[in-house]
Amino acid sequence: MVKESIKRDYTREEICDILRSDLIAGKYRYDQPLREISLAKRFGVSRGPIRDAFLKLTQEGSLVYETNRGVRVHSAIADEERKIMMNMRLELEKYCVSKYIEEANHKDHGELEILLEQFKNACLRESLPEVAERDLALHRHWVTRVSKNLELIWLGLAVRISMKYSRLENFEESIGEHERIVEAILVKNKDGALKALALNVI
Amino acid sequence: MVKESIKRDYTREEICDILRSDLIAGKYRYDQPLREISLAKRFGVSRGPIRDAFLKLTQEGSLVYETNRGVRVHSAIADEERKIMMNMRLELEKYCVSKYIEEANHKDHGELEILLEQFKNACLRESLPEVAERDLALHRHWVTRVSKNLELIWLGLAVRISMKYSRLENFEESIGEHERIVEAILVKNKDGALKALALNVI
DNA sequence: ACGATAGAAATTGTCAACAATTTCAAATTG
DNA sequence: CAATTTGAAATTGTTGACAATTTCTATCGT
Repeated sequence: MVKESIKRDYTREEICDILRSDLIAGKYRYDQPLREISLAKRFGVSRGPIRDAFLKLTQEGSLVYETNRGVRVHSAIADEERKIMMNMRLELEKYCVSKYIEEANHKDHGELEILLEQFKNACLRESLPEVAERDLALHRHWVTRVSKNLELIWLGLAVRISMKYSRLENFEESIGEHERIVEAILVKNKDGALKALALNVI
Repeated sequence: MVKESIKRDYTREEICDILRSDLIAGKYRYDQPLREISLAKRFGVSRGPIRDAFLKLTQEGSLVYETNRGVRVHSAIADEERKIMMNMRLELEKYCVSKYIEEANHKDHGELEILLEQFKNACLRESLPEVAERDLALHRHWVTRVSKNLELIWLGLAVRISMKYSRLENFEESIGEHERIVEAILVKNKDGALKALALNVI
């Protein structure tokens, strides 16, 4: 990414988002500690903003914090818990997609199509980290458009689920699944959208 | 509380927990800003740990952060979203209670009985803030015993739901509901526990 | 009296220094 | 040689200072 080569200062939020992508993409091993100083150097800031980002990611569940020992990547989630979380995520997204279909305007639809396009491009490039990131960005779109409250809950679920295994192996199938969801949303076919969503999230 | 009169330094976590209780108890108005300096003085620490606590509570959803403007109490949640969250919370707790019944040992049962007792005392004293706090502590017990992962998700849901209205008005009924849950758990009556839970959470 | 403006006050953002703690490796002892 | 101790290095925890920004207030002009 070009972003990283241009040396400028990053904000808390940007640092948090970048680290989250890295975590989802699997750039760090399970249980690997993340050091404040090295990341501070990488982002060109002091340790303060890094600590802020750590706290946020800890609260989301992708990092674990221990007193006087800093943070490390959260260990793998148990299969059973993963199922519970996926179910919660599905129920949450179903509500959001229903609402989204009722409320979304022309501009939203435009953004949605762009996000789908970016997801498809990432799939075609077969870059797993990018695919994971674009997948989340697409789903996040209809969640955040509907409710900032639910977005927080959703983020915690989605990040944790995605970390387990980036099970987005079959890119072609994944493209098809998402195309069906977006298409149904655009023509306001609520029933079809929810069915397509269920097939994708579970 | 005696805790506050003894002047000593608080840790991040303690500050976070105390502020969370205050928020649930309704000590602050909706949209009221929280100032770093005044809280730093109150807890006898510098602004750093206060900022840490703010970030955690923001992530949980009880506070809202705006750049260069600090945090304020999150405005009331919409009824429809509240329903969705309550449903998610119920599903999550049902799973945890089932697991808890299978896994809990003698020591856990002892803690559970203590927490129930404390809840009942708070009810008898008719102190709404205390009741809200003890209610959360009791439910939190079986969640955290089962999964640290799910606890994070649960906390975000429970705090946000509790803030809307502390609907714990009928103390006697509330005591009965919780007694039935705990009793069923102790005799490992899974079906009864889940039914009692559903009546309480919804 | 009313609105705009400039300056003061209050508040948040960031940093670098220092204290406290943990980690690691070399030296010591049985 | 294994287990323990000791001390140095690395890392986190906390603080106070200063910069940047927002908010408040008093002044000014119409």
